[in-house]
Amino acid sequence: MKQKILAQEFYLQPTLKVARELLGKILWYRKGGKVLSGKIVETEGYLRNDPACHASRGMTPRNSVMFGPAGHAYVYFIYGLYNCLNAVTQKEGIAEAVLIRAVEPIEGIKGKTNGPGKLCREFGIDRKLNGTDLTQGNFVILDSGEEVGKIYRAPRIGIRENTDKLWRYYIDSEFVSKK
DNA sequence: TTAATGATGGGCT
DNA sequence: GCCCATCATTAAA
Repeated sequence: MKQKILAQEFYLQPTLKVARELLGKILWYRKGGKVLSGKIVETEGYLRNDPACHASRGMTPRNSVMFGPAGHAYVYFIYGLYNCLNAVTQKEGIAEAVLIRAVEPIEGIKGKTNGPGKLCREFGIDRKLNGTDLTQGNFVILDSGEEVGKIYRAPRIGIRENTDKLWRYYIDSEFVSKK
């Protein structure tokens, strides 16, 4: 099985397409000699002009990474306890991103990763990784070359606006946070 | 079984 | 001061 780092061009595709295409890809993080990895099984798209998107009301110190180049990690802290991981899409100045909601453990993971806060806890992802380039280095997303089966779509979780949009995507896995 | 709630703190309409 | 792209625990049924 050939594994290859996803290039920046991948993240320049339409955001909702990136959200679908990230399913089955591998989140890979080398942390001090140890490798943590997992297959992405659930994502959500967040678009410019989408009221549920952090960047919809303009740039702030927190969301500025979303306005930067594609293929970088946007990590934010929420509810006083948890971090969430996004992959920034679109060129600089266009703030869109894909939230990684759940992964299936492959390597180095001890606990459950069936939720955005939980997967960040298990991977040890925090705001120090905010702005990291996901196309090179120790924290990347790999194309596994694996075929993905049926892709399901559903409303996004935990938001108040635009709840009628089916911009959450997932594949068959026991690690999907909610069906 | 499902539904409601408390924890906890940074960002900001 | 209020809101929040969550989770674990408790309460209700």
